[in-house]
Amino acid sequence: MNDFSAAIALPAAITTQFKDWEARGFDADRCPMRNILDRIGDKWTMLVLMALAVEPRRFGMLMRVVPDISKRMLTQTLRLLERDGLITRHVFATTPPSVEYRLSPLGCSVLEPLHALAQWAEANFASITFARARYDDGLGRTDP
Amino acid sequence: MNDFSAAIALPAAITTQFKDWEARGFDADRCPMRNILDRIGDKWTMLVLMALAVEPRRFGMLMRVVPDISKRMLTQTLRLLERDGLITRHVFATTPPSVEYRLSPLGCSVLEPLHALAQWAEANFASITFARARYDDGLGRTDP
DNA sequence: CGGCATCCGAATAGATACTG
DNA sequence: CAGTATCTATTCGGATGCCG
Repeated sequence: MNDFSAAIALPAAITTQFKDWEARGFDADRCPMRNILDRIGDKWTMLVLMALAVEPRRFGMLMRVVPDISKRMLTQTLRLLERDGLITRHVFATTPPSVEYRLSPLGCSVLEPLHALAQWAEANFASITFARARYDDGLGRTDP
Repeated sequence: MNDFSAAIALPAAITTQFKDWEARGFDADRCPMRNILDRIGDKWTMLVLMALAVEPRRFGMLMRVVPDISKRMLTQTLRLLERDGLITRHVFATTPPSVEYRLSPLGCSVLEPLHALAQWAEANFASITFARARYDDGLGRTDP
């Protein structure tokens, strides 16, 4: 009844949503949330999406702007995003060939909730860092 | 100028945010977004958070309600969430002992942007599934 | 009941070399 | 330039067993 009181102020939609997933057996193939988290949650996807949000970019440019990514992982990340319809791929028959990637409307639209999440992360990062330091000092066990 | 036009309608805040990360060198330790994605993006965290959003739960109950999770992974997930201050742990000295987990106010607050993301996923899952089927049929290469 | 410690196979991702 | 292919190092996660 203490600090959980904040939870009951949450939209009941969240509870509804969980029960919805539960009813479907949480099957990863059928659960949209697990689907997109599998994609967004990996090491590089978010950075690639953000880089493309700034402007369309070519493969080599993405290599330069996304720090430390390998060609292998960039290719894989782009393929998965293209497969999901979040980005489109445009080949120009120049020599040497150039390939440009850009966000699709769908890819653009996902940036909105992602931006909200980024805002939350920014706003609460200090709290998290503090909690971590506390926990690591052995004082963090909430109820020891 | 075609389907990227939607992107330039996005709040410039996204571009700003990316450049912000860029300026900090994308250091994962200092980038809040990469921090929380590392946590949220793993296999179980989201499901545990959602389960706790419904109501506070004990360890054994979480085992039952989160499908297929092992004790090992549940423990690890709970520890990391506790360390980050998103959940609290409450020990009751009964016999046998019982331990209850509940969302902290911080943990509650993150559910809001996560719910927005879940809503997006729900609303666009059909588009994604369609795009995947198209791609897998070999018709998907956007510009071949 | 609620863990922790250990082991091991599976999945991930980096490095490197080669190609149209 | 924009990839593909292969190999290897690391990480992740499931199974098992033990304990207060």
